[in-house]
Amino acid sequence: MNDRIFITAQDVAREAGVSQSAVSRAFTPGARIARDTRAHIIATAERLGYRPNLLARSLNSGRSNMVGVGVGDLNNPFFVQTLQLLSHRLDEAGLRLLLFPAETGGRPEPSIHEILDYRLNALILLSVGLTSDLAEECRRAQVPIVLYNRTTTNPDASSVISDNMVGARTIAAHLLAGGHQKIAYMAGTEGSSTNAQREEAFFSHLSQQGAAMPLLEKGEFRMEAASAATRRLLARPDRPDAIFCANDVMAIAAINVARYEYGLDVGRELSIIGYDDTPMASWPTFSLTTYSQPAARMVSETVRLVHNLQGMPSAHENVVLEGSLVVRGSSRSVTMKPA
Amino acid sequence: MNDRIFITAQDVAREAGVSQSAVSRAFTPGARIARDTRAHIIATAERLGYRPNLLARSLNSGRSNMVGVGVGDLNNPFFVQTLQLLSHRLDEAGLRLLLFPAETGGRPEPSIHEILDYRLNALILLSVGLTSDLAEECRRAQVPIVLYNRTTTNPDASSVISDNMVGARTIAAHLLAGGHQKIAYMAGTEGSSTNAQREEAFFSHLSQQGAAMPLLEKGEFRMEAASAATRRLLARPDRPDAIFCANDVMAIAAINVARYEYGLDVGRELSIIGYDDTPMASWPTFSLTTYSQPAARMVSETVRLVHNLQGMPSAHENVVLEGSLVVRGSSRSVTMKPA
DNA sequence: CTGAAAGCGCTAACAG
DNA sequence: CTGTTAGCGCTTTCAG
Repeated sequence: MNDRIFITAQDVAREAGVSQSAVSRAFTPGARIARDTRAHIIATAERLGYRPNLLARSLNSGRSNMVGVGVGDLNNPFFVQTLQLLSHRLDEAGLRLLLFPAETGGRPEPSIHEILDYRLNALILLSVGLTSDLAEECRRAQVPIVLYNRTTTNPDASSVISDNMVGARTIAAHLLAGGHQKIAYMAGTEGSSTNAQREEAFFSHLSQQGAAMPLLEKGEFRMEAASAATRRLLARPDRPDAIFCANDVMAIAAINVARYEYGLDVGRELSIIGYDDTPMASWPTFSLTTYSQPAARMVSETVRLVHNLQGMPSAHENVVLEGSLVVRGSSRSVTMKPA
Repeated sequence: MNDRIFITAQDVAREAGVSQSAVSRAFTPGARIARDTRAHIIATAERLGYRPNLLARSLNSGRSNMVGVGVGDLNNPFFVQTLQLLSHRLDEAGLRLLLFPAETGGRPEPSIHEILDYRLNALILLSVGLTSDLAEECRRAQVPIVLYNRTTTNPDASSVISDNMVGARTIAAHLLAGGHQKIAYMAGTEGSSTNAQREEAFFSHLSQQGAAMPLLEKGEFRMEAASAATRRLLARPDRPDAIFCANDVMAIAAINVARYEYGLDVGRELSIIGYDDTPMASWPTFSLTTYSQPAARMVSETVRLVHNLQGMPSAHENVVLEGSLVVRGSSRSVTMKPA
């Protein structure tokens, strides 16, 4: 067992008394090689502790079998859950997951350019906006892009989302059915397709039903911003009796503020609704009414796209899945008689 | 802009009227090359949209500049936080993060073997046990191992932890000072060094102080198991008045069960203490007393080790950092007079 | 300082 | 079926 240096196919070939290409074939699934030869080669390879160098393999296949995954905000459990699923599904598909931080706001994206130079099979962006520069760069590098939980009109990218319009409308209807009079919407990151779709559908459904125009505050999909937004909302003289937060993280922040800073009875005095149905939503402390996004199916679709996009030069597909409303205790669903 | 094929150093060389090795030098930081030549090459490279193929580069350097990161349980916010920090620090260090699922219990680890064949600069395991087989395999592949939040006596691996002994003792003292009579310990994964150290130090400190032997239940570091364990504990006739859970995830589960299933006033009737100081611990609903592990410093040390271990054949280092007790409302810190 | 040439370790025609 | 021969795209001596 020589530790100092690596055992190469060459070494195995020499030892087994065959050519180096025979060794290669022995390790290639569909290759034409005699049963016995293969067995013999595999055996000596094993004995020598040989392992094919995947970098070399990737070099001439032109593909690394790696997909880049950019995450903006791991503070959001929905993306953690997604990342978890993704790591398993990609693994099963024989693909490696190259994780990189993708600052959604503020700073520039640093490493992403370099990542592309690894001949990625695809780039998956978890709730990260696609700049046209990046799209262009990926096109040049011939790396297909799949947006997760974001859409785009850019024909160079594919996307997987759940139907935000339907979701937001369903929530609006639920709130109306509960007899809420003063409704507020807590927005996520401005400019994200996700927020745009939820916001627009929510507002338009409400106005179609003749309800008053909702209040609007921005929570940026993040806890701190959402806490501040909630305070602004609850400090008003015409305090809302319902807040639809564009994701669960903000909804939980809202519950915390409403309950512990304003002493409100969430679910009775104030309804709070989230989006995503993250694990915490079902905890008794929160018992959050929320709209469930089908993470498992979304991930499956994402992996399917990664596969399908392989040969295609610039094919693209926009997948939209259905979610469902999960009613829990944080929202009143029966109309209350005005006192 | 020829989209079909990649631009190689060869192309740039031809276009710039230099040799291909000149192009290589132009892109190599410390290489001997004339200012002007470099400038000219960089310029034409830019014009052509050339990007060095990192797979090729890695192939002859023998190192991929990637580190494998195995995570067992992303349901634990402590590891999410760690992963987040790690992705940034590695990025800054010019290293790529290859994430792979490392089933801590149950099924076999699948992809990890293949991962190693990418000529990783290092393998980081986040709270994942090290089998001697894996250690042996890494030694052969010449990939240094760094355990995070786990230690080992295996001389082939390095590790970064915080001082679990001190932590557990501090908590024991805190509980004793609070006048608790019937103390319980909720254990994490059996066989993990992390749990072993906390458990042993906790028990021994208590016995040294002449306190009664604590009750013991296993929560496996996970929410569901911890909920079940809590139920077992609280259903006893001699119900404990304090539970030290070996991590925050289990502590939060315990709070939920105690409060919503047993109607207990956590912090008064029952003290619950966690470990890690994850973000949720500070939320008002939980207000969890916990022992803070210095994630940022632990990650920095981990990255430092990855760097230092580069040349070394089989050097190893075991880093132990200090944490600190964070007292919040979930534990009683003043002795209560017996009724 | 720069070009020519020899690999890094593997895969993929191409002949036998 | 198997060995020989070219590369994949880059880095790195080695001459000049």
